[in-house]
Amino acid sequence: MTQEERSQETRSSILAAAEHSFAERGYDVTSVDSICRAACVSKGAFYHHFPSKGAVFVALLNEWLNDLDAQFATMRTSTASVPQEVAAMASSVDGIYRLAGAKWNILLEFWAKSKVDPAVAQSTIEMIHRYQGFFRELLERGRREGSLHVADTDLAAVVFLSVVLGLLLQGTLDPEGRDWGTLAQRALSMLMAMMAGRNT
Amino acid sequence: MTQEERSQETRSSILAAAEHSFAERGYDVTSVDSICRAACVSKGAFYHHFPSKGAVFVALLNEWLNDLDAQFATMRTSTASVPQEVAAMASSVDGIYRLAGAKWNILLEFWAKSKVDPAVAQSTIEMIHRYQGFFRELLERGRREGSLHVADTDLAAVVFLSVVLGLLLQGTLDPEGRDWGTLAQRALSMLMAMMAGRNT
DNA sequence: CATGACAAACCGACCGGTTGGTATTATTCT
DNA sequence: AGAATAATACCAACCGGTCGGTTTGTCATG
Repeated sequence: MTQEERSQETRSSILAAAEHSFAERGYDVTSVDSICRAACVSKGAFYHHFPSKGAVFVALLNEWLNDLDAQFATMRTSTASVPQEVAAMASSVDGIYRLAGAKWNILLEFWAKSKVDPAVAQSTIEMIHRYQGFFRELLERGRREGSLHVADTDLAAVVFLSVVLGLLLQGTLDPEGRDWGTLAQRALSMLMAMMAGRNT
Repeated sequence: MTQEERSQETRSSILAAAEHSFAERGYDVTSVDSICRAACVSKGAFYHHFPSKGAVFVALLNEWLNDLDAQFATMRTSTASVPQEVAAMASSVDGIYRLAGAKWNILLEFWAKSKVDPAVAQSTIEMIHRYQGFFRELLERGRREGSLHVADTDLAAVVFLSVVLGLLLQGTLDPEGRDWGTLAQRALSMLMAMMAGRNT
């Protein structure tokens, strides 16, 4: 194995171990030692790849942002009507949520640290703005194609994102309380039905 | 000043200092020493009133829960119609939000620690359930009085709470990004208008 | 004078980060 | 080609400092 490959492998194993531990136990409680132990890597290797513990955190956050963009890019090429597309999104929510598992927990960690670390705050705000923009474009498209009748697409986009974030939040905080997958599906279809009506 | 009064005073000053520091810097980063310094209290006094640092946290959380119940209690006695009541709630959101200031930040701390500490998790879940119940009752009342036409009040309550939580989350994460006070007001009135329609 | 309310010194554990050194791979020179 | 050199990847011991919590002692109050 070449040096470059080996290096990338340890780097990504550090990242993976850190993500898991951050999501499971929280950023502050997770020690660099424990990350190294979980990644089967020495402390020297850790500080060879990252300047600090915080740097791993923001690297993870930016990885999230990139994944986000990739998802948006694939959705933007869709040719279905907006309500159909939202329905498809909603039906895939369940699978995504179940698949990712505890991975979502790290979102709370990002948000909590967003108040303290300006770099994290900036990335978090950027994430929110991208989502708002995505939903605004989506609703705008729905209005253009005549499938939606929202008076204020900007406001509606904020509401839409709020519902998504609120469901996500409740789902992570109270995973056993309800069947959040099907609930999200029904909630989104209800929202769509409301926005398809002529009284908004 | 009697001993009892003096004791309660230091206790509440510890609580206040802890709340401020937890909200400002986060639970883990806040040291017991710094709390004591901010509260002008010795470490001995701290551990005289609380068995541990974590105990202060859950005490704070339960204080929030109680305040919540008090707010619900005052709202339940209202005689206005549901849309009117929601409008009143919405218009007061701005003031409450501005008044509380950074105090909301501790909510993120509660939620983040909810995954780690079972006691915190239970209180958080209880909080969610109380809110869901409150909104369900509210919407149910609206349907009975004929001002709302929601097919599934339970689902609608979840959506309603999601919007509130989502707006709150966005507002705390990106306080300067938008005028969240008026935005929340418009969002809630939009939701009410949708639910007043006959196509839900 | 007994007790509750505090004060201050103290403790072991642990944490993020550093350092000096080694092993392996890549590059250059003859 | 092969020796010499440079560079990278990695390791394990270690350090100053901080943390949550304890202990011992003081002192006003009831």
